Amino acid sequence: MPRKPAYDRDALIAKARDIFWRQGWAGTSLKDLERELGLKPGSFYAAFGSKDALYALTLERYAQDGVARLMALAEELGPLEALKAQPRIVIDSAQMPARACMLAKTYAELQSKDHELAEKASRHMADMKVCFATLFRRAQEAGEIGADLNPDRLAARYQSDLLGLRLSAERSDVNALEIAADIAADIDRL
Amino acid sequence: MPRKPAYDRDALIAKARDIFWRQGWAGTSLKDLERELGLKPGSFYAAFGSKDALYALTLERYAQDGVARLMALAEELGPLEALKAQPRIVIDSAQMPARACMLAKTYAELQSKDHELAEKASRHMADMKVCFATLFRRAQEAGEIGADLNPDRLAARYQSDLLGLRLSAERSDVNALEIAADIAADIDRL
DNA sequence: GTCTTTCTTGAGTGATCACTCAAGTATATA
DNA sequence: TATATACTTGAGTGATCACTCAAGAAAGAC
Repeated sequence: MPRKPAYDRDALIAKARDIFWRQGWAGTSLKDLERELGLKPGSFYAAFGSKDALYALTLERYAQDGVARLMALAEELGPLEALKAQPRIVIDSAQMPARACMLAKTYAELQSKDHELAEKASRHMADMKVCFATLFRRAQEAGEIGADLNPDRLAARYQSDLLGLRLSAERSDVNALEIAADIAADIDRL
Repeated sequence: MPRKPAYDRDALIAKARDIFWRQGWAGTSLKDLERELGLKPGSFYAAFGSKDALYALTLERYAQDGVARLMALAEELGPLEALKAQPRIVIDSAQMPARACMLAKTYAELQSKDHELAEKASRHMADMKVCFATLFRRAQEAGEIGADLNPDRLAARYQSDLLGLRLSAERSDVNALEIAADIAADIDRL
């Protein structure tokens, strides 16, 4: 049979994710992708089909990694400590291409056009919210937070706080670490 | 002397602001603007110079209106009550073109390219933060919140919360009114 | 009415967009 | 080695981008 591709598909998706994450959908041209991924147009389209198809793949990857990271953290620290640690972690990682959430950026950019990618981003955010709610519920079952609290409502507020934090963390005039600490402190008071 | 323009410049800027606010910078083409504003290319460029120049005007207008509205509210309700009312107000207004903050959307979209408009948006957000800090300081001087609290830090957290809330309010699977109520409740506990 | 000045019009600019495709190249099987 | 089967290449597609400009239309000054 014939030759194999000269590239590592997974590595290309990860690299594309970082570019889209940083520059957004309209802000990333095929030329950008071809240059950064080292693919000529023909190879690009043979491998991924279209810019939007690759973007969808990177969204998927981004969302899966996010859920997996949080769940691993919860396994290690327990649900409430994971939720308290998460704010600092998401703005900390120096190797991240951007602090703001890629799902939120995608949704904000494309929602007004009813773009398919905005809907995908929205679904991934909903998944993440379910994830948060699960951890709050587990913390409640463990008696770590008040029994009268609504885990779904806590999750919605928590996710909202994280989105704001991560957007704020992009700014040079904001001390994001303080905000992260305050969010964690709020959880302690539940 | 010669004829006057057939349009109301201020009204055009307001209309352009709504389009940019909803669709973003890259998402709004000159054709969009010409159609919605009722201007042919020549008139558009005679009136505003460029797409970016008009965008800058709309950012200015947006930021000024935001500060003015909050300050008027503080005049009416007092500083702390204004801060408590603001979350519900910014997601309430049914006539707004979008719930998310236009400054935040602009910054998120254009920051990675070091675009001049991202810097302008950032400056306007910093102005808004100063505005929040002023109100927290006044509330503190009036003894409405703890004397040990740092108004600047409170303002940064508050702004972050508002950004998250307004982004969340764009989503159909989120009850933004609950989040707004929870943010207001947090202020009551200060 | 006539002139002057500005506004309006819309076809047209080069650049860039996402994307295509035919030709060339490399590799696993036979 | 011969053949079959992809993968790679890069010039080229039409569409759309922000923007220009010359010509025509309109309105105050006289």
